[in-house]
Amino acid sequence: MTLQQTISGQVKAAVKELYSANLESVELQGTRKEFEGDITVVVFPMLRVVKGNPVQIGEAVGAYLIEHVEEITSFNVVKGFLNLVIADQYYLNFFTDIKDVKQYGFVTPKKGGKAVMVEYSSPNTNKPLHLGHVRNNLLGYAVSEIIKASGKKVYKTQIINDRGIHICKSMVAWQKFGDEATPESTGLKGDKLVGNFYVKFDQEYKSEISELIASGKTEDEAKKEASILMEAQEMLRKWEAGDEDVVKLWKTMNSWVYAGFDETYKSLGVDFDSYYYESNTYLLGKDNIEEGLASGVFFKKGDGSIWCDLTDEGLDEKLVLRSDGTSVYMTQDIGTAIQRVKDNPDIGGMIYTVGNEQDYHFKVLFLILKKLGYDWSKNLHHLSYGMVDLPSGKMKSREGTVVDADELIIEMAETAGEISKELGKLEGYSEEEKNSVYKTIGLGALKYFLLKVDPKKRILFDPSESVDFQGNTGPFIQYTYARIQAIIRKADFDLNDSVKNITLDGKEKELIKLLEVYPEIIQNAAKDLSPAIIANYTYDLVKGYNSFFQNVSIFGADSEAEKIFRVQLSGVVGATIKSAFGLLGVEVPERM
RNA sequence: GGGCUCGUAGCUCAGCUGGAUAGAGCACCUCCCUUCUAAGGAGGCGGUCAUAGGUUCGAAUCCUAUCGGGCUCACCA
Repeated sequence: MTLQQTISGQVKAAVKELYSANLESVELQGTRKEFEGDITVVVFPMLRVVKGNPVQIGEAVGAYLIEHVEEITSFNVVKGFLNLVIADQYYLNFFTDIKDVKQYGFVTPKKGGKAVMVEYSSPNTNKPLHLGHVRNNLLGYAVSEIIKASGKKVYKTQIINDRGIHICKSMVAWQKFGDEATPESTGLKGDKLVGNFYVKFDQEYKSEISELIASGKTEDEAKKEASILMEAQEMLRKWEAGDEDVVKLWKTMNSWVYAGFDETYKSLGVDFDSYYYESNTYLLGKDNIEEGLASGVFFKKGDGSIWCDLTDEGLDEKLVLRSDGTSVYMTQDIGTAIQRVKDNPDIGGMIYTVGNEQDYHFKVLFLILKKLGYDWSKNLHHLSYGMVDLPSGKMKSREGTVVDADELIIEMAETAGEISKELGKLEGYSEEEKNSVYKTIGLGALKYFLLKVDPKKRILFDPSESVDFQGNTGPFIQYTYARIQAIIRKADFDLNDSVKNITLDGKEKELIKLLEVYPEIIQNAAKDLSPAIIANYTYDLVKGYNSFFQNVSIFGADSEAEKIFRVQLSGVVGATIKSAFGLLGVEVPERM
């Protein structure tokens, strides 16, 4: 039982004994800095069951608690707040308990427990990954790690949009203008190469449109009649018919793209347990629609199209199968969700990391799956995130205003290198070592910048100013970690000694209190699907540590025991930073 | 027009299920490197929490309306 639980229980007991009333819950919070104490009981809510003056009630309950809870050494009441002072020994004991725990705060998944599938990335195979994908990938990865740490098994997956008109456009352009170009022959990453042909297609398409308009067609006619578009459409028909040559080219070009994506994923540090390809899933769902029709979840209109009536839920009717019997986006998503649970029967819920422009789609999807009666449907979440905006406005691939993921990662490392050189850090290290550290810092800056804000909010990303390395940033936190490692390297006494009977400095106590809430932070982050909670917590911890670092002498402590304790405390803070950053997918350097 | 969502310091963001005088960073101004890494620390300046009502002991937080930004309302994916 935690101290908080003990106090809650005793507060209830106190109210019962003193006022013979029953409290449903007790509100506890950390005591604010300007008051004396560690834990505060809020008296106001008790007024609902106890009539009286909040201050008097606080005094009475405080007196009771001091009798019954040994960790409480004294108390004071300010207005309706009962501030409790907790003995140093309690915090010291707590610290000793967690000091050597591996992965403190993590809960190991139960055997036979339900798993969660997290989908993220979801790229198209016609163009390279950009800044928007970076946010998606970082969020999906971090949420997966956080959920794992909170005690659930996680399957990371992605669905690859590998079919359709978009990839046919790249294929047509490659055939017409490609000159047999391959990643090997051009030295380009496969996804870049294919992306270039997608751009090439668009250019040709546009110039054809202008020609047609010049020859007297309307814009709409021109858009439909451009020969290059018709070639792409023809190619899609051939692909669907299984034409050997088309399928072969499709496979080849996609394999280039996947090799390119893998490189990007590797430098981002994200990974997947399984892959779903739309070329395999795009026909799924029709059977489920039939079943739903039979059970009355769906209904058929006069023209043969099939719909789901969601007006009871305050939504509209939603098409789930076209009148010609072909599927729509929703059909596939229904089928894919059901298929995934068939593939992994231990799945108890799924998380879709997809931009907020699809909020409505997922709302409908989840409702339909619920109506179809799947018990896992109550555990479906859309991890919806806002756009990444540039100062120039929205990113548009056709206008060349996208920020390429690979280039961005390289630029961040370069910026880190420049700053580092200016400051004269890392002198005496080999180029290779330096570059590795610069990459860690640059990537840390990028990741932390994108993860520290609430996922659902949009982000303004200014690539020219790049990312700040001061204040609430990844490098600031990494720097603190590196400093802690320097301290540990310097310590020449036995850090395994357990330390007793020292008086805690205020800064030390603050740090231990912060460490105490880490497990709770992980659970909250998992519940809210918000890496930002972890990021902001880590920042608080680092702020607390830096304040301690400047104001408390570590090696110059009065006693040997204090010296050991302070280095140990530094070590645990460092380990917690590393652990929390691990959940965000951010590495920490040993030196920087 | 309907639905969803966001609006907190000049800028970028925190603020847990309603709780004490709304917090950080950047920028600007003062101090602090012979001691553990100054990518740091201590302090100052800066707020009608978009606006107006309501709910209550108490509201940035919950409810309603209004204003402003974004997304969405395809037999597209």
